[in-house]
Amino acid sequence: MIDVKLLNRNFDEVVARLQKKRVSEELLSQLRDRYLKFKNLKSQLEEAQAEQNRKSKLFQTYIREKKDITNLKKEVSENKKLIAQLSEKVKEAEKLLEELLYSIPNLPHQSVPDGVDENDNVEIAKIGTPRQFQFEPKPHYELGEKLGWLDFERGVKLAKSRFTAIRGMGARLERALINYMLDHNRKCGFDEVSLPIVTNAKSLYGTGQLPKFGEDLFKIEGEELYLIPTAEVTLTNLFADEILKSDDLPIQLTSATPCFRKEAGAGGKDVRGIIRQHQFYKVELVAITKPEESYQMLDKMVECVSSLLSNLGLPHRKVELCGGDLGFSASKTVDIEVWIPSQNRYREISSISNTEDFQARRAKIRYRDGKKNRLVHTLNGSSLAVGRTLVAIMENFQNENGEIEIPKVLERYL
RNA sequence: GGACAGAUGGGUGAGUGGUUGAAACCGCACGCCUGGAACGCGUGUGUAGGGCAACCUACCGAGGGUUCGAAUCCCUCUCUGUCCGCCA
Repeated sequence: MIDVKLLNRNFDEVVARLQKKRVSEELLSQLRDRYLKFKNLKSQLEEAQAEQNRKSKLFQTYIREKKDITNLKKEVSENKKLIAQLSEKVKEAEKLLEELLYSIPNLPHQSVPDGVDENDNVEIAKIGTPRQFQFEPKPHYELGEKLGWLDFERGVKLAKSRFTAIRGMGARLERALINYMLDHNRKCGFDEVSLPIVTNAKSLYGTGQLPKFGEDLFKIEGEELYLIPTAEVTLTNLFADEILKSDDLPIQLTSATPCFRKEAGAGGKDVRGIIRQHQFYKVELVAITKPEESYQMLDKMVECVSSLLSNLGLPHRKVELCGGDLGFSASKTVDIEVWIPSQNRYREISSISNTEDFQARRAKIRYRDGKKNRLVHTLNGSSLAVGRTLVAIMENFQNENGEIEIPKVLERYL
């Protein structure tokens, strides 16, 4: 979450910065009011508590000196009522404050370009050149069905739409990709971990999926548990409520997991093929750094992902997201988009974000900097969305007969 | 799933109603000692919020209760450990 003290002190600055994310001044003004109200009530409560403590201590001496305590008792029980009333009010005020605070997105970094949606994103680099086809390239779903790699009907039979059965060489290729990606990420300095793929509400609050985006999560019936929408949640929350040692930073982790998303509101988008599924494998990168090192880490992560695509021989580009397209928790995001021949355009295959201290504040991830405890910065990025990588390989490396050439780097994984 | 035990600061661990936010030890930081280090000695060292200085408030798994006052008593829940059962 954002720093409410910063909002209180530098209101205009925060308003200006959050304008990029189209957060209204009214909302922020309301937030500030709630904060001030909470603060005010809280100090009233604390004053009453201090009074209570002072009086309570008198009992000992009164009793020792055999003084009458009936009056004192009366005073104290009066004050007790006041405390009860005030703490109710404080609780209420705090709840109102937190409700709002938890739903305000992160401040974008100063360098984030202005803009409304993805059309305003800024291309920063193009790597590789899209191949010139001597024939009409087929979409992956046609290739996949013909090859027996993608069985859409049977996937739907097992679950519902947007679930797919991947078979034969398709399944083997998926597994090879995961292994290749993990090995690559390890060379970039990211330690492999294996974590639960279900997680609790607290963790989802920590990384910002809750409270605002609950409708996109699969919840397990009868449990306070959800299927993870991304390993970012578990990887980052691994250190929730901890104070890390300065020497332990940066922490760099990678993990391959299935991800589950309801894709609420994506109705009609990418209905054919496996670009947008309810379940997909993703290899994730997460880094936890000191504040002054986080942007260096962002660059490093972008390079790690870009080189992965280059090694696979896939043309791609780096795009800097504009304010309007920036995610809830992100301060700055670089998307990596891969060339999809059948659509004749680049599509997102990775999204790498620095959330600065936004998630750290929510999840209470700190480190000891000399004598002080400071919030860390957290970063996350896909490396890569496996299903979409499979799509890219199929489409980019297809021949006229509908066969797929396997990238050389994957050979030893098959 | 059944039975029992437990949950205290970075760690081990004391503490059964009142100057205990918490002994002791370890760790850590700083200083002294040393040519340098180890050892030794000394000082400091929980988190969060408010004043942003003195200081005040809350927190001893979570929530509620008893009491003028609770880490300490009562209730509920969660988690952990051990044994039994079941099982990949």
